[in-house]
Amino acid sequence: MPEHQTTEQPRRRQARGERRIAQLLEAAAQVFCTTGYTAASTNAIAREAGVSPGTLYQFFPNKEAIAIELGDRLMQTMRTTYGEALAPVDPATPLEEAVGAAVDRFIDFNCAHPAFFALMHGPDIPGRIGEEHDALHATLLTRIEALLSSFLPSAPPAELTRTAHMCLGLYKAGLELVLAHEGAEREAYVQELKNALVRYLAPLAGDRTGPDSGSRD
Amino acid sequence: MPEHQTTEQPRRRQARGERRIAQLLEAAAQVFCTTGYTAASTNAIAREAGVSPGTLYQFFPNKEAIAIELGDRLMQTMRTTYGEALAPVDPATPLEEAVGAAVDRFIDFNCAHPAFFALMHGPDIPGRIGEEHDALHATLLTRIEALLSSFLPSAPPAELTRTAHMCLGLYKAGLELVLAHEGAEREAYVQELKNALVRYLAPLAGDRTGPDSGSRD
DNA sequence: CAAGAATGCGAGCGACCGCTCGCGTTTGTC
DNA sequence: GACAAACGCGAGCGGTCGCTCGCATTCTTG
Repeated sequence: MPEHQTTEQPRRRQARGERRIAQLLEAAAQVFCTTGYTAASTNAIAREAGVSPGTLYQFFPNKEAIAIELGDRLMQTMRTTYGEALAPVDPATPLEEAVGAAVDRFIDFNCAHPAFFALMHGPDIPGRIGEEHDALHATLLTRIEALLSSFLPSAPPAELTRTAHMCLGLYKAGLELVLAHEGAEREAYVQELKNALVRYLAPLAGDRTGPDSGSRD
Repeated sequence: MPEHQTTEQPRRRQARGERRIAQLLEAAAQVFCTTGYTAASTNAIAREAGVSPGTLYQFFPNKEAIAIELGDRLMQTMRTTYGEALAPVDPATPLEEAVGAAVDRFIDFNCAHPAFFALMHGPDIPGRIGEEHDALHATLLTRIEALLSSFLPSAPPAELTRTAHMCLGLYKAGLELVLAHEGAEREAYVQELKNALVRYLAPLAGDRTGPDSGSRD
């Protein structure tokens, strides 16, 4: 079998095909974030996109591949748009400012792409998507740990890891509340999330908080 | 139809039947907290209990009823065992103590009955179970609001509601982390959760925190 | 324009799941 | 012991879902 390739060749696509793929991914995002991954049926995705089930399977080998491709594209978007959200900051930056900036970027992204939340927080995620989620989780944790270590110079690694996990957990909890509200109420919850994170971290840092470490409404 | 009753009569049960019901609910708890409610199949529950599908449906009209009965029994257990977990406390109680006691009780219950977490936090919960979850959620929120109002005397109602939502969200996030670890690490996360809650609430209360408002490890 | 590849369709296949039904067994009651 | 009710079984029914297949249509390419 001389023409066999470990990475199967990506079939030649016409412009029409690329358009269909984008259309199908958009429909999938819609269905995923209203019903979740497992409950979403491929027929429903095809119907939402206005094509037949056969057409869907012309472009995706199976249901999981749809979610994976959608996840990959969202991750790519996040990296190019908000990649610097957790980049190391000037160690002189006040804690409030660093937390506020990171929270704002991630909240913005999740509000703009609700399917991301549905894919990453669904408890029913199968194989490969779960791996993607775990990889993102691990990446975020190491980034947060790196950031924290600049604020908490003298902390044992185990405590640093715990603190990072708590920060990510607090963020997820806040994100859920933020997404559940709109308008002014949403803004208020964003502020509350920042407050919770800053107050949680402030006693650990060398009280290197900004000029106003209390709440601000 | 003179014998028709709005509340259908509960079939006479023999002791054997009651035993089977308990056995089936135990099996259901096992399956629910390993695969979640939706992914759990009634055949799998029957197999786990060592009975046939037909036997299962001798005691439960449908799959949802199994989850509802399990949820009801867990709620009952919680009420009788930890009912006072969020009872109004002496207003002179230090914030740390009040938070610590409430967290300890709820964490203990969730560790002892992991199925409760699976049933209440699954995103795939259908009709009646969702209603049960919402009812519990609302109850907890009003209780928390009542508690908070004693610590935050001069706060607008809207802010009180937001703060209560944040507290519950923070607790859920911490619970997830606690359940994901064991032994000493689990204890450490319990302490971190208490720290996060106390530090979040301390600036709002009239600084009526205990003698030590910082972290303690 | 002709040929082949890419695209599009939708009935339907196989698998699984919630649930039923007919029938045999055990238990309580007189 | 006789009878009815509760218990127990497991093959299988109806339905959904992921996915396929045969065939028609459109596009690219020479």
